[in-house]
Parts: sequence; structure tokens; C-alpha cells
Amino acid sequence: MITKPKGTYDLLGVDAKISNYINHEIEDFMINYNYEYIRTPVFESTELFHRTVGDGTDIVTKETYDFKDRGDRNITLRPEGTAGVVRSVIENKLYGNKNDPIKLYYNETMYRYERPQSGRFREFTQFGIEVFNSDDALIDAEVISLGYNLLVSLGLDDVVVKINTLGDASSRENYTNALVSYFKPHINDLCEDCQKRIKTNPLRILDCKVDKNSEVLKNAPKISDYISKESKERFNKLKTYLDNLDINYEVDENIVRGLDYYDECVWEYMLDDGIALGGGGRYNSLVENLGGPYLPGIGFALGIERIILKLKEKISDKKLENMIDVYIMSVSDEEKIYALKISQDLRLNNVITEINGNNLSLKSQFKVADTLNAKFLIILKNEDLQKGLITVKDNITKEEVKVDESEIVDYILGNI
RNA sequence: GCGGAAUUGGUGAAGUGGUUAACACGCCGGAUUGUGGCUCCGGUAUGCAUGAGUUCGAUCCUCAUAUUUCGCCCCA
Repeated sequence: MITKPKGTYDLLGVDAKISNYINHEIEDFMINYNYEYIRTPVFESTELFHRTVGDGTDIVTKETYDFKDRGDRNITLRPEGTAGVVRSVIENKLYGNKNDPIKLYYNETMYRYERPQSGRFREFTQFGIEVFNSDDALIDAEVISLGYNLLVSLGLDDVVVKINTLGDASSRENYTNALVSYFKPHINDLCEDCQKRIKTNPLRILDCKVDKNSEVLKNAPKISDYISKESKERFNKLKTYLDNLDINYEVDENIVRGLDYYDECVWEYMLDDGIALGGGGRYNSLVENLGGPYLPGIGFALGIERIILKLKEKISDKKLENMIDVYIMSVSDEEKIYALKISQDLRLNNVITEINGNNLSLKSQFKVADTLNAKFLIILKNEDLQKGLITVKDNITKEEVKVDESEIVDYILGNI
């Protein structure tokens, strides 16, 4: 038997239902917030991810799906969504003659070569938004609250947003240097991973779970001492906005994010149990670094698989059950002709209808109708049809009536 | 990239180095010749992830591979 590749999954059953529910909710949100849908290629040139995500990051050094196509081009399956969107914004010059922010969203599969575990796959789905052409803290607040509100509205009401500020690009760099020179003398007091992080991602040491309580870490330089007055003011403004929007957030100075392109505000959406559902940040120099004009940007991404996982624990089984309006029962050939015709009439009137599609015995049809949770049964009988009548059984009260053939649709519409 | 656990029908699973692989749910058929959901009776894995090896003989022991799962790392 040929099996699915490691880390992939078939979306079906309850998961598929929840996934559809999430997608509908996303569509509604995006209409109300006035964001436009964008779809970029599943694969891009390898260089794009090296220049955006960062050469030294784990994502690029050991997690990408890289290959050469038949034209000898270096290609990479996208490991995240921002790089492609930014590339597209530059390539299509979406920034021309614009005073208002450019607001985009995507909801697509991403690819990372990692060991699968709970809520993590090699092919996974991210919903994300990106806003360009605004450096206003007001937009920061809109973007952060959008993600929060979406999660809450999906049913994840214990979400907390952990926010932090990295300052502008140069203060981020100054702080990173300060951290390196502080940690170097103490290198032997750090865990094995952190000793590597000094070279690869010094900021990430702050978020280390092993060294969390060590003296070295507690006495490390604070990021707040390195960020500019402007950044601080802007961060305070953001907090005021979030307070006013009733967003459940906490400032957490250890949130630093793993991608290189972030500056100013960064945040993560966390649940009570410490599971991160997504995160994002501002990236004011990314567009320029990729060869575009100065164009500030901000965005986040949510992991759909993790949301499905959490939602599955919360949504009641009742809500996920099949519930159809009408099941039409037929046995003889003549009855089947009627069954198909009535099913079409009902379906075109938005009545959820199912028919005997497998030549089942009447007994089996009753059982099927029950497993489908049919509200009404239409039981076709030759003797009725000759008189122009149709038997309808309310499957909850068990009451049976005979309805004139011509009024069947109206009768159902009036009773469901 | 590192470590642990697992893999038996449609499902939940028991089990053993040696003729027919429990039990339950589900499904199919019948009792009930077109009104069911209860009950009763009957049927339902030529195969125990895949490939090699040990053995007279392997689903069971050994090794490898694949996948699943739980961690680490990292992240969504």
C-alpha cells in the first residue's frame, strides 16, 4: 500500500468540518475588516527566503524543501507566507499612488521539513494578514486585535496576546550586540542550546526554557534600556489602543520571534496551556531589503491545524453532527423517479435533502434516515402516487400526514 | 538533527513460536411478503505495517525500513 508522505494528512471528517467553519469565519472577518485576498505561488526562488526569513534561522538552514527544477533553478517550497506576499507587492508595484494602507490576507499551505508532533505537520496551513504602507500604531492595534477577535469568535476565548517591542532596526541591533557581549563571559553557565544561540540568534536566549531561572539570564541587559524614546512612546500608544479595545494582552519582554525581519512590536497568540497559535510583528525595513521602496509593513500568521486541534476539544459533538432536513424513501422504479424529482425541488429551495442512493430495503432506509438525523421522512408509495398524494412523516414527533403532490415543497418549507 | 512509545478486519481491541486469530460495535441477511430504531438467529481478517533473517514452523523472536504518536530543537 502506498501511504501518505510523513507529516502530511488527509483533511476529512470532523477536522474537515471544523476547517470549513474556520474558513467561513475568516472570509466573514476579512470582508468586515476590508482585507483583500492574495494567493502567491507555493514555490519561490530559494534566494527569496534566505533574504527575508534570514540566512541563519533554523527555518532556512534545516527546514526548507529545496530542489532544482528541470531548468536548473533553485526552488524552495514556501515555509511561511510573508516572503511571497512582500515579493508580490514589490513585483506588482502595489504601493504606487497610495495614501491608504494596503491590506492583504492569505490562507494557504506551507512546508517545513520537521519532525511531526502534536499540531505540527510538514505540510500545514497558515492564515495570515499583511498590511503595508502604514507605520501607525493604530494599524498595529488593528492587526493585533483582528487576530485576537478572530480566535475568540471561533470559540477560543482563553487566548492571551503576549506583546513586546524590539525597537527600530538599529536599536534591535544594538541590543543584540549588548546581549552577546554580556553572555560571552558567562557562556559556560548557559545550556548547550544557548551556547549555540549566541552565534545564531542571541535574542532567542531570553526565551530559553532551560535557563529561564538562572542568575545569568535574570541579570541580562533589558531590552527596554536599548530602545529609543520614539519606540517606547509608540509602544505605549499601542497599549492604550489595546486597552480600549478590551484585548486580553500581556507585555512579555521575552517574546522575540524567530524570524530576522521583525522590528518594533512583536506578539504571539497563546492559550492557557502555553500553546502558541500564531504570532507576528512589524517589519518596516523588509520591503527595502528586498529591493523595493521604503514601505512599512506588519502582519501575523495563525496555524490552522493547531486551531482545529484546540477547537475539537471545545466544540460539542452535537454541533458537528449531520443534520438533514428531509430523507426521501423509495423502493420501486416509479417511486425513484419521483424521489429524484422531489429531491431536486427541495434542494433548489435550500432544503437539505438526501435520497436512497443505494437501492436499500425500506427497513435500511429508515435506519439511514436516523443516522443522518433527518427531521422529515418522505415515504413514497405507489398507491399514494396514483392518487397524487405523498406521505410525510415528522421524524421527531412521529406524526404522519398525506400531502398533495403539488404542495410538497411548500409543506416542507412551512414546517422545517 | 536527537530521544521514547506504538503499528492485528470498517472501528475499539484480546491473543499465541505450531491445525479454524477471542470479544464488542458496525455492516449484511433472516425471523417481520413495504413503517424502522428493541429482541433473537446467521454471516462478516486466506491474515496480524513492509522487507529480510533465525526456525521443521513466525502475527508472536532478531534486524532494517515506513508510518503514527509523545518529547527536545525550532516554530504556526
